Amino acid sequence: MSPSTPPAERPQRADARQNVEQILQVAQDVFADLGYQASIAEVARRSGLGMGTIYRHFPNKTALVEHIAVKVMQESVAEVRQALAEEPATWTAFTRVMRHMVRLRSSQLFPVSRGRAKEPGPELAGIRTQLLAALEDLVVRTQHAGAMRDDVNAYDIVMMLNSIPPRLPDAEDGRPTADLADRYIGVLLDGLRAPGSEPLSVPAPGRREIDRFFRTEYGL
Amino acid sequence: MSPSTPPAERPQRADARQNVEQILQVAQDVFADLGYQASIAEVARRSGLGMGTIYRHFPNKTALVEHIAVKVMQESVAEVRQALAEEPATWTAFTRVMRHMVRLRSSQLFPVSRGRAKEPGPELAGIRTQLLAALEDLVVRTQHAGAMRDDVNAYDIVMMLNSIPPRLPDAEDGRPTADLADRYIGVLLDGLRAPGSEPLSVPAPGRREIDRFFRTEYGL
Amino acid sequence: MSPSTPPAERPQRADARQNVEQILQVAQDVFADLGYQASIAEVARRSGLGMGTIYRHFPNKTALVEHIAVKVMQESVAEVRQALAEEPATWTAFTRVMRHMVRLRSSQLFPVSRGRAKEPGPELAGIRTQLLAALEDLVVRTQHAGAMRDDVNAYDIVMMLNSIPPRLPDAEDGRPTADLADRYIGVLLDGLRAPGSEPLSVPAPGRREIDRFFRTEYGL
Amino acid sequence: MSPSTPPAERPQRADARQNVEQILQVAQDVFADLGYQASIAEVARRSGLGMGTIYRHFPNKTALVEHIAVKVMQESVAEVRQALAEEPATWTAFTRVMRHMVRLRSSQLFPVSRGRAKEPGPELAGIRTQLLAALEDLVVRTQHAGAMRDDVNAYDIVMMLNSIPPRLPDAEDGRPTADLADRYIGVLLDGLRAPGSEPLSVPAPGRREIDRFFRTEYGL
DNA sequence: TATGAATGAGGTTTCATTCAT
DNA sequence: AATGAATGAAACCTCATTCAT
Repeated sequence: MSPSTPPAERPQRADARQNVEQILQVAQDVFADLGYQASIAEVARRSGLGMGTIYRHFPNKTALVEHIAVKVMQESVAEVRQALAEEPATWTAFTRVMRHMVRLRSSQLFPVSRGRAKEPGPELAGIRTQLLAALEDLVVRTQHAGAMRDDVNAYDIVMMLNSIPPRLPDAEDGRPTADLADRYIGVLLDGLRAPGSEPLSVPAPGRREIDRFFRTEYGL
Repeated sequence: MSPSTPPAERPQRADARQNVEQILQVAQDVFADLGYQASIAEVARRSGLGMGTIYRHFPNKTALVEHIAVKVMQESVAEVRQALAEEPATWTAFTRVMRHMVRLRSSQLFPVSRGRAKEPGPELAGIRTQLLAALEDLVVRTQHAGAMRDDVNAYDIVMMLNSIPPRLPDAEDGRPTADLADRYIGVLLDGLRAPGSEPLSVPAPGRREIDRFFRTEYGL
Repeated sequence: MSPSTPPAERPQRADARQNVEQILQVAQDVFADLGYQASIAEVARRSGLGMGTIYRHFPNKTALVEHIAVKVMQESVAEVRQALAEEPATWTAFTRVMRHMVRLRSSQLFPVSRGRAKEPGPELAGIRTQLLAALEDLVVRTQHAGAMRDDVNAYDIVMMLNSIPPRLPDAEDGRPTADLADRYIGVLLDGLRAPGSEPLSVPAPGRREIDRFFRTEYGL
Repeated sequence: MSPSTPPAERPQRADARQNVEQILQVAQDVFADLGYQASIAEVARRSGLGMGTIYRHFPNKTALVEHIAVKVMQESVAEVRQALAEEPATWTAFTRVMRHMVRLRSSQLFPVSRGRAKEPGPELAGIRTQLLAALEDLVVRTQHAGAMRDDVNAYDIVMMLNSIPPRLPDAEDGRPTADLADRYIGVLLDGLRAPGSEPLSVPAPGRREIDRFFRTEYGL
């Protein structure tokens, strides 16, 4: 694309990086709009790139999806750390994180693809571990402060977040639809407030369940 | 109950009727396991039938899915009415219905199929209306009794319930997995208890939003 | 169907024969309406019989089609003989036969099924030979009487007859469509009148070509 | 010429354009050999391309068939105009056109597919109208010159031409078969010469009948 | 014997992935 | 390095044929 720019040591690294960013962004939108079954051709069309360019950067569709997931999780980890650092009250930090994550969930939806069973790549496994650890920290602190019911754990939080409905697409007449996730996160937070009164009869999940959940629900 | 079968001039052969039941049962399982993108061939394989047999009873995949949805909703309507009739306290009736529906949802999952846009058939539209009306009745009564926060409506309930993740498949080692939905429904119920403290800033959804939700999320 | 009628020596032979007649009649109609690709199920539906009953009488679809063809050809042979016996002028006999056959062709159409290559059964081969011989007789006599151009033969006649367009189905509004075959047979007959003026540059076909024609055009 | 290809933003790749040509050519042959029910897989096999390539250029089988029909009709329209321009005698122009069209018909046969009922696309409808108008012109002029019987019209001509049987496939031993259509067009032309003596008792067809003919006979 | 339910091969169509340009 | 044309496996669906009732 830019064969005439010799000075840089590794030539068109800038273009390439830009392409990767754009592919990831467009792919998020496409998958949010059409679900995981959206075709790569659609991603190519919307990004103005050729399909070959996408495959140059991501060996296959799964890899593209994993990259999106990694990116979203990285942002979430950052947000957890920042909230803990900035907010004086743990409950406030917790709600802030929750609202952040649900916004990610609803606007940059993980593509749904039940039934695919591959092991996630090491990068994804790593960031997932980090995110769970960060959330664990946040949850435990909030509970120690007496602000959150004691019978839930960080794994519960992740799964509950994923039970917030994804954002509705806009109406046919073009009027934008309000993001209902902002409603349901409120209900959820109230339910998590200490002390809980409805019994949680089933034992809490662990890492194993989280991994199975992501694998069956998102193919990740 | 049987939208695609004609008015039954002769009472269907016994084995044929059995097959229909079995197809519906197996299809529920398959779609729960693999999502909507599971192939009809897979349903045929698991039910020990030929694909042609499935297509004899359901003209296409969509019809099969709708049939399952109708069946599940019919059971839910019945449960709402029964709970209202049997339970003295509206809150108890409400929790009973919620636990029932989430169990349906998690064990007999609606197939996920984002991005498909057909209008639902008349039978499905009808039972959906019935279910919404029954839930409306239940919710309003519970709110009048002062047991549920006033800023949610029946449409909220439907959307939240339908977003609770389906039951996790059993582990590879065969150990059965507890149905975590039973945990989250508890948190959700606590969040719905009167009075809510977290504000629900976004306006409540209406029938239009419900329909769009089902269409985009389930293709129904 | 009639297990209570014992007197006849071979029991329901009458029913069976009736069924065969009805199947042939209905199948002719169905194939004329929908073409050869009409399903056996459609024939069963219109005749009020089960598919099994049809397969009891005809081992497969091809056999059913062959039976129709044999029946039509038998009628044609009879007509040729009768015309020769009854009409004093050969040209009159010839036109009578032509109008008869084209009516068969247009109203009880052979099913079209190009590309199938099986050898016709002996019964069909036999009646075809008979029909060709009868037409040969008719054509030669007409030519000897000086009424028909000399550069055509009976094989030409068969192929030309098959170039008369099939009857159009009735219009959607139900108004019946006139049988245009009655127009085109007139043009054809004028073209066959002696003497011809347009040269027929290609050599006349023989039995071999007729057989290939029926095989490729009708699968017979 | 290319109903399904977009306005060609970039001039199609050379090999791609070649492929389109080849697909059309091979498809004509295949449909001529095996009829409309020939599979796309067969077209792919004979053209040495993958099935997907065919579907890249034609969205479905019907589109491919329509494309062929449009091409053939375009050639016919051109021939009519050229004959009228070049031939001094209208009858000569007429016979030239007839021989041209029957050769098209017999060698590049429209696929037969009775019973399918879709409306033809706008491009096909347009060229069909053009062809009918051109023939109307030719026929009327020939009749005014006193060379053709007055009781037929352009619609008759089209129906007769389209019913002439397609060229026989070559014999198994490889010997090529003469195109018998060249014989029958001679007889037909003699039959169309003025004055006709056999009465045409049925009224002439109109555009409505032509359209119904194409729809039922070719699915076009 | 008659019925119509069940079967499964085969046809159309889609799309992840490869590869010539 | 980028493009998008080509590939072919796999999905949906139809129907000739078989076979249990």
